Amino acid sequence: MGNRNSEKPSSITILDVAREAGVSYSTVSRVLSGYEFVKEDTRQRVLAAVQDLGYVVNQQARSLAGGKSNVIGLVVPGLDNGYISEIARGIDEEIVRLRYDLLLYTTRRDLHREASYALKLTRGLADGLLLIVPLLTTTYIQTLKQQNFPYVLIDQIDPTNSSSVVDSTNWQGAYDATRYLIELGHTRIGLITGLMGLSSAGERLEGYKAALLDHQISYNPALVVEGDFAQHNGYQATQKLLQLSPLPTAIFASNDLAAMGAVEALRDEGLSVPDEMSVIGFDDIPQASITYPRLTTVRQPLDQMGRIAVRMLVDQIETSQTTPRRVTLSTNLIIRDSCRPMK
Amino acid sequence: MGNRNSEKPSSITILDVAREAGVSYSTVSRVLSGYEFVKEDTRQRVLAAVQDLGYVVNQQARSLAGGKSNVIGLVVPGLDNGYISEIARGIDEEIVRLRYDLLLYTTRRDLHREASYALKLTRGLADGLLLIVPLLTTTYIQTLKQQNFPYVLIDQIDPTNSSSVVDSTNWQGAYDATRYLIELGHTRIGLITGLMGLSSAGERLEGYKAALLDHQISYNPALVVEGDFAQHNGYQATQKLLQLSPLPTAIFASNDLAAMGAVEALRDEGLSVPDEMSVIGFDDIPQASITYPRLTTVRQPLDQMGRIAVRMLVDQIETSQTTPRRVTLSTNLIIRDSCRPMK
DNA sequence: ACCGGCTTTGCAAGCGTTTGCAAAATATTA
DNA sequence: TAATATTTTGCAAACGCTTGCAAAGCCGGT
Repeated sequence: MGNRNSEKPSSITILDVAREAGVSYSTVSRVLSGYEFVKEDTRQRVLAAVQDLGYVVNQQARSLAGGKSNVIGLVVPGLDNGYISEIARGIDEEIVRLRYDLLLYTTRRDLHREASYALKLTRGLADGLLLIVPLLTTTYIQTLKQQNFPYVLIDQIDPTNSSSVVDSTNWQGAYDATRYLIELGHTRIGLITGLMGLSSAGERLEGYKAALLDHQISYNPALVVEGDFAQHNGYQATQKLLQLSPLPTAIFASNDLAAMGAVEALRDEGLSVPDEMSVIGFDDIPQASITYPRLTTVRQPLDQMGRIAVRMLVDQIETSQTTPRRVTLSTNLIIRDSCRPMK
Repeated sequence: MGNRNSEKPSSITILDVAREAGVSYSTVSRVLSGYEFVKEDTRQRVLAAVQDLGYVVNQQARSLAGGKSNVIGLVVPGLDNGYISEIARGIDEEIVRLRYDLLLYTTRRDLHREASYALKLTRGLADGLLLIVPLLTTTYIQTLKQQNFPYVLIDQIDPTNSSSVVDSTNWQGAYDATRYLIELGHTRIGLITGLMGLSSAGERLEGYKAALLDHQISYNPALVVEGDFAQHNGYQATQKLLQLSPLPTAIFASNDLAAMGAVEALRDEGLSVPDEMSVIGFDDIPQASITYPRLTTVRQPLDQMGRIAVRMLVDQIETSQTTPRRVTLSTNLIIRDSCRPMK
């Protein structure tokens, strides 16, 4: 018999409350879950008993019986960068507002972990799943889909177009950034791409190409170095770009972290930003505005994305309606101090 | 009758596995929880059935029956700063290693939320609690204590000395920082304190005072401005310090975020760091090494603190031994570019 | 005073596990 | 070979709640 870890003070259950209030336990349950047909007088007595006893509902039992956990699972690659934290902040705010709890899983970009977490969460632990830039190898997303389990992808599109998604105008943002540099007179613009397994990275690359094309600048693959969104990778990528001759006069990094790595590398090489090299980023993470020089970048409304994702997910959960929707928020060029016109 | 949200495909339970494997459900349960007295042959058949059916255990049911959720609750003020994320990263790594799940709550420094979360988590949702810099108004900590519920405080001490705690040598760190500045020849050293409701803030203030005293520099309250660990507060506090005359020649900010705010304010005032003003921080958050100038600071082993806290907590959970322990990790002065000797 | 309908309450079954206990199967010993 | 010890398995109860169903209470209208 499941006898509790004896130390724990025999917890007060709904039965204790029922006894105290002189009603049946079902009535207590109904009061607690806001059922309408309970006499006002009874309701008060129950509430009083709850107060007196300091009763708090046992979520596990509630979920088991009710089939709903009120927990949302969040699967992220890691916590260690402003990009994720910003999205997470938005998610968190909205989740609190909608009275859900947040179960957090980090994958370290490990596909296996991604899949096993996702699976685990579907079995009772969570009512829905939020996936931030998952490494989309459709296998487990497939499973979610089949099980009709609510989930929303953040900043990553599903090539089959059958998942709910929140993202932003990556293509347009990259186009704007590149055009801005072109308008400043730059023509040799280096690009540090993102992790090419992610759709956003591809879209940004395309936006870059399109802007060049529209301005009669021919696309030069030598100016493009593949990155992975990490800061030290931005550093290395920049070192590569610095071996080119002639040098590029501007660098478009596919995210702020990489841009910061670029600035660092340039500083280490004794090149001044923006005087000798313009640098533009993407995301507008909080640090972007406080580094030196303050980073010109393309703003993604990260917290908004998080918030909207939660709303979409909860909507799916509560209406049992899982037809895929896609919301694309628009990006914004934020001009600060890291770019300068060609002399 | 708790009939599931009809869409969800009737989930496979332990009973299905049992039928498939031709054994009783208890046997399946035992195989799954690693009970030793199961014939090897049987075990294999069960495992095979599990594979075939794609069975995944339902955590809710398991916790309800077994009295253990394998979830650890983490209560933090917010996600939006490197300090928390670093600790969280350590926590996360260790939690994964020990096969627990992480339920995350943010309090926004709201006492009421802190308390209600803590309570909620104790009722079945989690097996233990990790509290990062909680606003110690003992009421709910008291409850935890009484219920003998496992918890560990991170970077905050319990004045009554009856909680398990992981922190670092705040006093010594502040002493070292101040002494370093003094040895560089500074005597007018501004201090931006942390949120004084937190023990670390007080300890750092004391360390600062002690270092002055030991070097025959009299403590001047005008040089100390109360802060709250936030970056913009560091900015404002610095503006205040800049109204003093004569000006301080160095500023010790009680954390890196505030130090970064200080650097920003100084830059906005046209004062060069470190040439015209030295700035030293505390924490060594990841950004500290990538800002410009790179920040000299006192390193706290934040991720270590997280990791150790998890170990202490899990130890409490698994041994049902909740006698308070305290682990204090040592800090380290990290010299970078934001301080310079007095000319 | 009686009936029909709505509101309010209680009972019991069930959610998917774990685990004590006892029975069954097997191994060991004299 | 019988008796005993040991390993292996199954049954049933419990974990703390939700909820369908039916009984009970109450109302106004007749």
